[in-house]
Amino acid sequence: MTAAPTRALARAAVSTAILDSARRHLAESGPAALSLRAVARDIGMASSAVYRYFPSRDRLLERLIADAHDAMSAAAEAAETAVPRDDLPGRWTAVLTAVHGWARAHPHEYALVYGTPVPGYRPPDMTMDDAGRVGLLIVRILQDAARAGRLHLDALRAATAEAPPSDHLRHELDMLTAEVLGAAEAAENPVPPEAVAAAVAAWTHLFGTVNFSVFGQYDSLFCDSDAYVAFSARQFAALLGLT
Amino acid sequence: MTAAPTRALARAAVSTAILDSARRHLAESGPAALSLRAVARDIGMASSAVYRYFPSRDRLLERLIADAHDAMSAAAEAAETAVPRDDLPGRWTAVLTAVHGWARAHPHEYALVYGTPVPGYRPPDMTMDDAGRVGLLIVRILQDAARAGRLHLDALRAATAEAPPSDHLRHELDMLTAEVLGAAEAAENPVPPEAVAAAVAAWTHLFGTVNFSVFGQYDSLFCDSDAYVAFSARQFAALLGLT
DNA sequence: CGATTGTCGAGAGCGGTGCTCTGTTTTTCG
DNA sequence: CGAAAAACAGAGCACCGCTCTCGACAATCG
Repeated sequence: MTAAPTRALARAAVSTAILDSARRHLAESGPAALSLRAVARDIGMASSAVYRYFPSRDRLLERLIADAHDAMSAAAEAAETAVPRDDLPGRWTAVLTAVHGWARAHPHEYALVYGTPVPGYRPPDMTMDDAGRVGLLIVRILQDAARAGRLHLDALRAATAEAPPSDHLRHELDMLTAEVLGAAEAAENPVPPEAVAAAVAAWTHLFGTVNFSVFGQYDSLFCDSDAYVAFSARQFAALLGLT
Repeated sequence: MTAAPTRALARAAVSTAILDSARRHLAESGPAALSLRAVARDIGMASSAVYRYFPSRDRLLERLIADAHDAMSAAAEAAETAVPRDDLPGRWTAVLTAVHGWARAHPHEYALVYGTPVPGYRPPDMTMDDAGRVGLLIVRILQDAARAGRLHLDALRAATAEAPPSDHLRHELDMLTAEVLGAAEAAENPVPPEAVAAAVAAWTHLFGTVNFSVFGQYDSLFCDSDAYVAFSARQFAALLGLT
């Protein structure tokens, strides 16, 4: 048929077969049940042969984690870019509901990404723009809001009155602004550190809510936790003064 | 010495020895490394003998989870009762810093309680007053604040203007008030559902923050994440209008 | 007090796991 | 075509959770 090296094609095919089987086992039975021998059995290979493709079970798991992270971030980004740029509350709720929906659809994969880190965890470098892509979305939304004056900056600063953030913390928050916006833009059009802190808080709040929802912490309170999550998103935005 | 049945004493001693060893292994190497054979080796018993005390590894783990939950809740309660009842922001930050401190001191045990639930998870009934003891503290603080008018109720209600919570959700929030305050007190001195929703949000925010801090999600942002956590606690209280 | 009963601990063993090593087969390339 | 390289299968090691059996001890009863 083709003069192309059949070996490389076969390798790619087997590799994806392994990943597919692993993802299936992961989704069905959780990470503890993901065993190299089981996937080898699944795809009709000797367990030792799988090691030609992934040097260890943990490496395979890491690959699944990275893929899951990508998928979740992509879902969030797709949802966020679909709403008009100046609808700030809409962008916020879009991110939250996208992450929440993805997490409910893939609870085990979500747990791998934002649940308890796996023992030998090593998110490559966890800079804000590869690992924390949804964090990036949130920060951008709040930066846009702060620069447009569509945030309760006075309320956010209220905590500052009696106990201001340390100079070091302010500096780190400014660094985050510079990283996201670019140094030049950040210098020309600064974002108050309180707003950046609020963005981190919003990011935290988002995953805290999704965690509690996916891991069943709301089940004893609400029979329809989705309703609470949706309302909570609006209430949090209102609290920030996001308009 | 004592005429008491020596057998029961020995049993209790062995039981606590098993739990201590298990807790040690858990703290050092995480839940995946907790093996019955290892603790048996540790305390000089045959692995099969351990089954006289705990019918399975998962049961032992559940016991450790329950104990950890108790310890964490106790730490939070002790810290909260130590501050004057009318210092509402102080009570809030006390709970948060207590939980945060405990979690940093016992990260693996914290992960068992509020991280990814273990595969065969079964928090007994997860009613608000046994499993969610720190949630109870938070709800009480916000209820006290709402009834004393020391909350930005208008801001909390802002989300309601355009998209009010469903009747069902309001009812569930009122149920929570009744459960915490008692039906009579709740009927006589009602708490607006928006305030209860804010309490749930605060509870969520607390554990979201502690999760991100303990699981290293802030490490790429702040070199001293404790400073952010402390500031974030004050900022969130200011946002709620907690005075 | 002596015999019975019940608990405890040890050991062997089953099926499972991750991972390594040794050969054998198959593909690729000089 | 023949040599080098890659892919695969199987056996094997150490470890795991868990079960079963069997001897030793304490607790209880006649």
